[in-house]
Amino acid sequence: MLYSTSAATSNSNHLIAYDIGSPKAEQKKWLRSSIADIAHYLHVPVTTQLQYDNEVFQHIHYRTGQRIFNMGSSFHSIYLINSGFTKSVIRNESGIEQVVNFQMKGDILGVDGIHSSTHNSEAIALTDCDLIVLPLHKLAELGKTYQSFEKAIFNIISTELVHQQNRLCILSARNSEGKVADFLLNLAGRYFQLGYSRSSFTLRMTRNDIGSYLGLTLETVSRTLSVLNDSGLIEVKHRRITIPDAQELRNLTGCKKARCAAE
Amino acid sequence: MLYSTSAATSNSNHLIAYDIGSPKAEQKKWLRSSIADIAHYLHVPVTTQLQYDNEVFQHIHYRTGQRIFNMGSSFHSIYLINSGFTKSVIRNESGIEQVVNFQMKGDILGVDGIHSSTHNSEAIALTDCDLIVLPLHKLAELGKTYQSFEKAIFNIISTELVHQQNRLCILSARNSEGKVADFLLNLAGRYFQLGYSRSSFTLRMTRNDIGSYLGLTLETVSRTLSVLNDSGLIEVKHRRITIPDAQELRNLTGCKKARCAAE
DNA sequence: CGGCCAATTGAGTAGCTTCAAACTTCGTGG
DNA sequence: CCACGAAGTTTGAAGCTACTCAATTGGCCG
Repeated sequence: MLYSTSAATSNSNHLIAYDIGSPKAEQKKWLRSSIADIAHYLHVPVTTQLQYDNEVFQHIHYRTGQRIFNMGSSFHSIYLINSGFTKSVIRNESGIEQVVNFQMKGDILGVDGIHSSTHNSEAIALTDCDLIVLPLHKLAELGKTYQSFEKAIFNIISTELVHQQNRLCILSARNSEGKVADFLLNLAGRYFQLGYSRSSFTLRMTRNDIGSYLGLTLETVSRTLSVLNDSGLIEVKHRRITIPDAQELRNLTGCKKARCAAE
Repeated sequence: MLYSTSAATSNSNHLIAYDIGSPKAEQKKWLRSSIADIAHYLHVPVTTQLQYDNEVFQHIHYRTGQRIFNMGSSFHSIYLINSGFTKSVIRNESGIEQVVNFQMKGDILGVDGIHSSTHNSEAIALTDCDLIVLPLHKLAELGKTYQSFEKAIFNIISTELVHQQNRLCILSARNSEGKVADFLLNLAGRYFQLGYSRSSFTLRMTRNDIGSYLGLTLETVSRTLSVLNDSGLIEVKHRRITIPDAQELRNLTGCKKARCAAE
């Protein structure tokens, strides 16, 4: 399984979560993480000094479909995903969802709230989730104590920005096949980084979500997946995706316009 | 004029730039700005303590068409626009430009470089520009000394993120008229904030740039402008745009899809 | 004035959307 | 455990938006 209901059962080597409540293993529900744990996730080098900091961070669980925070609600913390999948969406006046991003283990949620202290998007659990709550003021304090932590905070926000910028390029410069291929390869890469198979995985979101994310309709996503399936580039069985040859698929992700190839 | 070749001739009440070199007014070319000046721009409350901080920030001039920084070049500073217009673009493998954003007075340039210490985009001067160089390490130090400055740095990056997220919504959920209308209203609003007319202004970028920014071809941008012109919603004379009634134009910026209206 | 780049306008078309119907999957409750 | 309904997915056919290619006009600078 890609995610577990309790972080304690996860085979992650990034996070050594430990419960501070009841000693019974059965009740390992609400965990806390040390700063060293967080540092691992944020790719901050763990100094000995940092290892003995006894500040802790609280976990929160969410069930599939639950809303983690609302658009417009006041912002205090960002969330680090310890297990599970989420999506963040912006809802327009008519209530239509626009998917902004999908998050998985190790990703950060709620960064856009830092601006204006109000969440600019809404986060929804696509599976049961275990999130680590990182209050911004706590992080900022840490940044003052540990030099490398400060850089990490900047990085969190900036990484999100770079991701969205690159998405813009894909949205406006690629056709449906390019978009879908890029999306799948991206997911495959992230699974791989987490130690899972890069050639076979399960989609946790609907075709509608994918379409919203890629600027396509759900029908076009479905059709494109079928086309890729028929041409042998991928294998689609419902939400199960298999990519036999990533390189071949990558050839599709070029620029759609003839003008591009010319130059 | 919307911009001036020297900040000293600008009628800005935000920045009191002063030259530290030759006393001759003719040579007011390379200016420096105090922290209080920067604080004004970043909407940081100016404390007396801050007012007497004698740290200074260097200015740089660029001429129309000059490149301010390259994609992939190493990152050290962000740039605050004191006067002039710029665009930031991402160049793909084929060398095709994808416009990421347009910047004007008071906007920040180069934020995406914070991630990975390498510029993720390339900035080009659309007019002659006067930029204030803000080395990130200097800003970070200021953040430690002045509490409110720290928040400002987070805000700079986060604001950029929120902007890009909202753009994604527009790109994938609106038709060409909606995109163009939104673009013009956005520009009008920014001009207004700077004390210029919100109903009449000059575009500093080509139709190609606008198209790239909005995910359209230059022909579609031109056609859409013509349609809006013919319907009396705007007046287009080359790069001069007049908006007689902003509210009417705003009605176009709704969601393109019939499904949206239904719900 | 000529050359160059930007912008406009036209005609034809590819690609995505829309609407519609059938099918699959999954969760819930009898 | 099976039946049912709701939600998600697939596939088809028709239509329309925005793209492509092409030709012309307009503005700017040496």
